[in-house]
Amino acid sequence: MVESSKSPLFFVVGTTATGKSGLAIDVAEQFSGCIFNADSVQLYQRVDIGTAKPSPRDQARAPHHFFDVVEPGGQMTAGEYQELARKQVLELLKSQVVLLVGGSGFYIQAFEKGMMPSPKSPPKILSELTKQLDEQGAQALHDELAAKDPEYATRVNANDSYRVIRALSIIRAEGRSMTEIAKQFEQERKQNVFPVEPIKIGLKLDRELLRERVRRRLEDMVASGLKAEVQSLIEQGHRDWSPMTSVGYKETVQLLEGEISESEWLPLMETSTMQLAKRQRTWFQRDKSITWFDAESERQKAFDFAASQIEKRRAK
RNA sequence: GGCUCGGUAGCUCAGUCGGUAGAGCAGAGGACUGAAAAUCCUUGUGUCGGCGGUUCAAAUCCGUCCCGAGCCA
Repeated sequence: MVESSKSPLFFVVGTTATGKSGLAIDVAEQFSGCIFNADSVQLYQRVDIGTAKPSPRDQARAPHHFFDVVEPGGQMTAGEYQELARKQVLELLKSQVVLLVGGSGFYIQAFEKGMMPSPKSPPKILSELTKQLDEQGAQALHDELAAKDPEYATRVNANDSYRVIRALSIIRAEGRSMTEIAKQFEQERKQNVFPVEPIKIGLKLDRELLRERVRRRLEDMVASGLKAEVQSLIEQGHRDWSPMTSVGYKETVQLLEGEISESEWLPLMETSTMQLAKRQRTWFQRDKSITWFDAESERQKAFDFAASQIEKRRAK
């Protein structure tokens, strides 16, 4: 059941480096609200500099929740996020405004719409399938999927081994296909959406202005010791930990391993960040319920919009 | 000054026996249900350094000039 609670729930979304956190903290500070993380990498401890995690000073301005909840070497899936985050946000909403902030569209969708009842793939099945991929190639796996779940197979490219393997692992683990599970989920859609309807605020920014911000932020990260952060994670055996494949981290690993030079480092991180921003833009533009503001010229307007929404609820 | 090697897409470079050019990266667009800051898909007209010449036809052969790198003086 979708309802509006007295304390509103906001989603603050948009591409990286548009100032989502800053806006959310301003609102939270003004209205005694809190920030709730919706960034798939800021969930992890020890990846601080490269993820532009809110600084201790930011965190002192408003309560921050669900950052640093996974230890080095650990992992959290979108499904686990959704389960844990929903519980906590529901609890927080009883007493305060919650601003869910992040750029991870998939995680935010999982939070809002829920996830299909198909658990994490068992590691044993995953390793079998990975082995099969090495031996027989991507096409053979896709052929197998086409035989067992033709509908999903048409939607997934054979080269997207990651998705092909996931779909096959579901069939092997549960004896049901993605398509069947998805159909059932679709029927139960209404029961799966988060019970509080969010107010969605999107921040956007002209590409060239974004590029400048990204560049500046990367320079700050480098100056703040990004290289040392990555170095120490590698030394402690976390070279292959999943956050290490994220933007900024993978390039720094390459630098430390001598694959790229110091002069290539920043430009490569800039490119990856801009490519990430493009994917985020593509994801969020599909959601027609987002109210967009220009991060540069409409910052105040965005704040006022949030403020008026809060006051409206409180007047009731 | 002489010799050598290069000059082809924004970048790095392929281009066979002459038949007006194609990869990777970047860029642009898109997908996305348990690793998502990940993964994947679509998208390539550019004075082939300039000017002449040979030829039915030149990025390709010849001449000449310009630019870069190297070697010898």
